[in-house]
Amino acid sequence: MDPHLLRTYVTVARLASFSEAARDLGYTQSAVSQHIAALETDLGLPLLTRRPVAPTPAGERLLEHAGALLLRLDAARADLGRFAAAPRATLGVAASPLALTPRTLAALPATGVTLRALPRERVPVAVATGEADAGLVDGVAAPSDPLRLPDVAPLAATGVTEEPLAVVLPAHHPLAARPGLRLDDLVDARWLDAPAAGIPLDRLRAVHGGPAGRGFRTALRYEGTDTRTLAALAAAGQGLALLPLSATDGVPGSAAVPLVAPRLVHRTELLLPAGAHGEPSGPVAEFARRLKSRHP
Amino acid sequence: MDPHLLRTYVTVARLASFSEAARDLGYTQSAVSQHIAALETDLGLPLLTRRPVAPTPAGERLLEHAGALLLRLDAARADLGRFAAAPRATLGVAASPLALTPRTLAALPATGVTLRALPRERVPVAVATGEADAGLVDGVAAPSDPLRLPDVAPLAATGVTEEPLAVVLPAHHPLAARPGLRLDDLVDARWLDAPAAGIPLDRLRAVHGGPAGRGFRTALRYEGTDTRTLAALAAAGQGLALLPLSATDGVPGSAAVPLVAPRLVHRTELLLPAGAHGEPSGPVAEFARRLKSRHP
DNA sequence: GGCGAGGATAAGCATCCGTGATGGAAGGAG
DNA sequence: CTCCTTCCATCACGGATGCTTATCCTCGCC
Repeated sequence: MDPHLLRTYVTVARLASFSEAARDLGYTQSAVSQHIAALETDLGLPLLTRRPVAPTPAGERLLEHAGALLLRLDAARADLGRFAAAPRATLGVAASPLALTPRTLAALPATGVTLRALPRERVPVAVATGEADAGLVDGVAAPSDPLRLPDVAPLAATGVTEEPLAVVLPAHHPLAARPGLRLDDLVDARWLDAPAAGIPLDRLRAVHGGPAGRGFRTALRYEGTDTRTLAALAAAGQGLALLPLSATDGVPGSAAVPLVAPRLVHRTELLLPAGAHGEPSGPVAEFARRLKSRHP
Repeated sequence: MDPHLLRTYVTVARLASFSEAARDLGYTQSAVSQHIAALETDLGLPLLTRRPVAPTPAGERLLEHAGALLLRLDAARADLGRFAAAPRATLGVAASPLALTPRTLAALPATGVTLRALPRERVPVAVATGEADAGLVDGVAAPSDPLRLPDVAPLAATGVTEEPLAVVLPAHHPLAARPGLRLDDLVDARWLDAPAAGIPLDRLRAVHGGPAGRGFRTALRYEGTDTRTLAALAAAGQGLALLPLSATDGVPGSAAVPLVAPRLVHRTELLLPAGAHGEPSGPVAEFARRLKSRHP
């Protein structure tokens, strides 16, 4: 199970074609064919159906493993590369949209910053593979609980902010006048499904757990990343949305009611490559220090 | 970064010797030397000091990555091997000591079972690499929260039992008469540090989190796996121990008081290789069904 | 200062890997 | 139905790779 073979395998599976994978990888079609054959004889299993080219059940399984393996391999290379590379003057930050709160934004240095918004699950990957020097992720958790992040590589996560969650609903909604809402009050409501812009509902179910959390009924699905749009959709009565309290301000026609039960908070964490062989003078360390220092 | 090279690297680092690593791997010393040289030129870094042979800081880092990588590689191979292998009639179960509750033991089939007790963190590894067909792990978590397990490979975890935690202390202890204890009541107490037999204190601190959790003062450290011995040590006044309530019975001179705050439970989970290409007739599926079915 | 242990280096040879050419099967157009 | 195109499998070959044997070099030790 040479990583080389695995790489061509995932490429073939992704492109559903030996020839295109060969072009993509800079090999000949013959080489790709031999790679796949080598993998299949090594494992003693057919991994792909030909014509059409598609993974077998075993091949699907291998795809999961191979993805994680190649990721970790890249992460290791990037991590070791940090030892050799000269310290850079710029700072690349990968962040999930809702992790960009006033507080995290204020901690960014004034110059030389590249900020990249990514889906939540890709932020740890970006930090691990060195695409970004630091990461900011958000998620829901019990108070002072760390987020559950996939451990693609040894990363150091430190909490940055915690703030209440709020349900966004139309201003004229009967529940809008309440001081606080319980999730149990809303089991029959229709939710906006906005995995990129809001809190993904499945994640909420996982944290909330238990029988009360089963079955969020979803109304509209919004695939963009803009929080204002999401709040506007909620204001328009398209469904309920769950957002950190600070992100609910100033959308006309909407009301935000804090979620009081279950006790959950919106948490953002700073992600750095673990080990911290960083000299304390670089822009990364500077950023981390500013984030940690002033705890209002 | 060929896995082959990584494997020899970790062997050299473990044995602190090129020649012994060569013997161990069935290579010549020359080959091992070339492997290390190849790795070092590839990464552009010295990984080992010679004479004595020891990893450099970068090498330490590589060790972490390499360990995880080789583990995942073994896991992938084992997982794919399950597709080809004939279904076996025996059942290998890896379990952490405290996961062996009456309930889990009762679910074991009558014949053909190999039960292996392992440290907590090795159970997922054993399941992933196919050393065991199923795993039972225990840990502390908030009620109905899943355990935090290292994801060495895609494993399916399902909750099996949840029960209260109890503080074990001498029967004559002033707190022994209380109906329940808060962890904050015990910040000044001395604890028994028993990572294998009891609840590891650092894990508790991680779950509990927050400022109140800092600083468990440890008294005696017990490296065995026997729960009765641990309770006996607590009865003898050597320190406090934390155990699932059901494991605290019948040790003379000891008293067990349930832990009421923070709200934590002792949870055991069943670990199976994800994907579940298992035919529903094997002993593994039978075991899983018996564990899940009767929820008293 | 000599010696021994252990790692580095050199040359040789088998194996492996990727290329180019060719074969063969499936699907589509007429 | 047949031809043709597309695409994967197979074969033969040349260059590169990897492991071995043999030898050298360097450090540590008495």
